[in-house]
Amino acid sequence: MSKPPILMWFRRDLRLGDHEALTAASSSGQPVIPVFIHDPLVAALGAAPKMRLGLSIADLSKSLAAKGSRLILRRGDALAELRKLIAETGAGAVYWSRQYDPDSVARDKAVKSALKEDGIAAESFKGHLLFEPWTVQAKTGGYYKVYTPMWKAVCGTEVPSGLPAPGTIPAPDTWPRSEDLDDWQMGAAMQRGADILTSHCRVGELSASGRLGAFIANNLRTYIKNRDIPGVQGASGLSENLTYGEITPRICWHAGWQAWRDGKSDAEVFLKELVWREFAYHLAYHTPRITWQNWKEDWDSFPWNTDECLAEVQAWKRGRTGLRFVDAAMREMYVTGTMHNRGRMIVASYLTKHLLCHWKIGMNWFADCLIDWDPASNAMGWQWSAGSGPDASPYFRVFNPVTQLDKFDKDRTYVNRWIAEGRDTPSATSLSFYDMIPRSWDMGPGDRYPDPVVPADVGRQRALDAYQNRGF
DNA sequence: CCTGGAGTTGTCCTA
DNA sequence: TTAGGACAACTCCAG
Repeated sequence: MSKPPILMWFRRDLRLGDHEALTAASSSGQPVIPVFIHDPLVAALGAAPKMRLGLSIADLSKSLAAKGSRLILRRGDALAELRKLIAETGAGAVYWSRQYDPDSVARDKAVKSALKEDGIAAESFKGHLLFEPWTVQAKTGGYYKVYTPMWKAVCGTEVPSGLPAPGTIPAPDTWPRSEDLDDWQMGAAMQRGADILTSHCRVGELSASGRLGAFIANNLRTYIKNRDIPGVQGASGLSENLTYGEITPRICWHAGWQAWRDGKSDAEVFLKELVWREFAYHLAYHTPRITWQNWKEDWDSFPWNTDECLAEVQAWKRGRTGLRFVDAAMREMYVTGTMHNRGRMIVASYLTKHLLCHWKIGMNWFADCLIDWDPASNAMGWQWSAGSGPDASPYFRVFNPVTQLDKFDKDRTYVNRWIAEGRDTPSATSLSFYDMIPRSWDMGPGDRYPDPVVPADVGRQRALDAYQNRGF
């Protein structure tokens, strides 16, 4: 009789390389049954991230098949499905990579204690972060609430090297039944846009490491300057891969350090960006409320609009606020599933300050549209923009969407890439937006470009007044 | 416990 | 044209 298998429960760790849990399972001498469960947390994903997840699952499935293994797909409550698989296969253990966002933590805690009661070895491994949230402490006690001191504290920390992918993944004698990924219809919520969005995705472990290599070789030298210019491809683009665990932060970290030692001074800023991701997760871990309410509770009394139906909110979502930088960025997100970082700051500032709308409206829309959606980074970013978060932007810092254009899109490469109205020969990218949006939005490239729903100067003054009179 | 420095990403006005 | 200061006040963090 063969040894009891180990269930390798994949979630946001859809890779074979540098995978502590998979390596441990594969070298245990027991058969390994990889499994992905379409559980309520997957069901709750927004349209774009869910579609992107489906692509990643398909890619992982292929990689496993190439190693003589398989990815078993099940749909249902995570614990219930794991228990069924244990009953079907005689598995004695379940391994997974830890996640740190509140919903995942709650699920995983419950799964772990229930499995242990069942007499199953439930083991979680690190990998999604460089530094476990409970290991980084300020000298005054507690977790870091300000980024820079955290960076100073961790930047010299030795990070272990990545692991190679396991040479072999021992297969069981018989495989349990698997559902068919196509039946999950992961792109269904995309309506018209799935194919276009897919064409902008770079899916899987191989793409991710290729992307990292190309970034280090070609873009790191000019990273500080170019990463701020949305018309230029200056950033790494790795967020899409990091969020599904197609690459690990420590692989990126080591590549960055190597480049720094090679004299590429901009590498430090890249490493700092990785630590921003850590910072967001540490905050989410230590103060889970950051994902659903004002981190600074004083802000509960601030009179943000919470009505999603407000005309200004619709204009913002649809990229027709009449402010080109805002609209270009919103359309970029709708079409590609990503948005340049400067765009994210500008659209967030415009929604929360000029339009005085609650950051949760923006956070939820991002969660529906971003293929690199990440529960921790999204919440932290929105609260930073709104002013309600830790280490947040002060209220008088209101991005001017007009002057930002002259600073960061001087030649209008970015706005022309995404805005068709008023141009004799609109770019193909700007036209692809109209192939994706619901027809009910009733927008076309021949429309007159709208006047601002709230002009930059009017909105700025209104925001400053509201923020100044907030009474706390 | 107290002290002092610092804090991702900006804007606008003035000299 | 450009550089510097005001815009507030508070919390965090190291010493």
